[in-house]
Amino acid sequence: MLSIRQQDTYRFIRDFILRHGHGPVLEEIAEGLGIQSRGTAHRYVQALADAGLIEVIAGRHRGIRLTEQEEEDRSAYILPLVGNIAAGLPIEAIPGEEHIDLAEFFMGPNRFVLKVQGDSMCEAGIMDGDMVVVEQRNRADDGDIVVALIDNEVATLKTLYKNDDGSLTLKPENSLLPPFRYPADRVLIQGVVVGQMRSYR
Amino acid sequence: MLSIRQQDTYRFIRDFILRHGHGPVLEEIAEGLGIQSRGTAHRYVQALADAGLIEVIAGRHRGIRLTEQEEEDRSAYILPLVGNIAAGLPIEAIPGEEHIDLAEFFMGPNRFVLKVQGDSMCEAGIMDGDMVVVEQRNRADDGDIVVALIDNEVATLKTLYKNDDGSLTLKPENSLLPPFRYPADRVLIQGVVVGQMRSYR
DNA sequence: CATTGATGCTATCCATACGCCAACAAGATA
DNA sequence: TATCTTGTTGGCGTATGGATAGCATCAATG
Repeated sequence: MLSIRQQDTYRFIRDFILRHGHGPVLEEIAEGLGIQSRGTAHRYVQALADAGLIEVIAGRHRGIRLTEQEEEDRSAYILPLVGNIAAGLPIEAIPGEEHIDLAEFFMGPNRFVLKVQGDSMCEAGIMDGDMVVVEQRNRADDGDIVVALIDNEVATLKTLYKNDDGSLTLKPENSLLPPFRYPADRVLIQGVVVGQMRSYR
Repeated sequence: MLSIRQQDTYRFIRDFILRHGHGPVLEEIAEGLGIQSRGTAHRYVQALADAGLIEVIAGRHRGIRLTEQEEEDRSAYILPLVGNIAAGLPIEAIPGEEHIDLAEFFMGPNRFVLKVQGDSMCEAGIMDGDMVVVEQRNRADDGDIVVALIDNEVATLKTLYKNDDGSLTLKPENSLLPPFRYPADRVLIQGVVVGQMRSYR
């Protein structure tokens, strides 16, 4: 089990390698941790190597590598949030926020998942085969992406707009498909999309 | 049978570990329970350990762990998978597969999350502000979406194509942006995108 | 009324975690 | 080669936190 500072050290090293392509030097680690002592940094590095999280080539400058195996003790549902990435810029570390908790990201009361078929929402980043997390609800706000049942027969995934005359517009996010307008009593909101996910294999 | 305060303590500890990734310190437990005494907090921790709900590593700072069975309890991370949805059709129930396990969907060894800035991959359904799950790896296959470091300076998110002459093409998924071709030694693969997620607020 | 259990406080002991520095050895570099 | 940088090790000190004990209060109970 790692101490707090050991965990800090591991995160710093991992982020550093991802950002620079090579390992840090002890002094850079110390600076990253906000301490003055190379010796202390070295001690943390040793602890991480003992724990099997990193590999150290003895004596070698910048001789720190990440191990292939994942640490088992990390909570199984939290992924490290390394930083922002934008085309043409180095990965920018996010200060403060360091983890994505999948539960926090997606879980909530009355939620379920639908698998999306078709490209009708592709311009909103919802592609064929994606999963959408839907919160069951009867009401929705203007601009929400909703699961709507029309005439009690067909269910669709669309962006909802409320018109001044009380009618509703359901708009596919695909410029090939036209929006449709319905009187409110033909449309039943079944839920609102609160999340979306995709897995590449 | 746990007393009221013991239950409070257990809830606090479990939430703390899920939130922070490591156990609380006695003083934090005391504060969480609204009491002033580390000693009292310690007594509750002992009771929970005796009851088998937590494990305590003696003497170790923050040495509280959840028991195996508690950690295995995934129910908090499983969403019901209701079915497929396609425009113009009723929701079609999926036979067999009935749940989405977030861990199974996203977790794996050596993975981390990056927050995407910009629209360079929007036609692949990766929008500004999305999170991508990246598996840290040095090699990638043709057509993979990768995090690539160019000239050890700039990191980008692009689709990777390998050319016959050994060079690599990095292609933005945005018809406004051109693909670029690099000699292999200028490009360092830092990871491959294995998942993507988005949260609507 | 005495007993018991749950709850809470304070004080104390000592191992752990954390940090600094100095010295030396082993790369790296000019 | 000479010099600088970096890795490695050991010693030292301080602050924090875990473990334990003793005492007090209160409510429930027979």
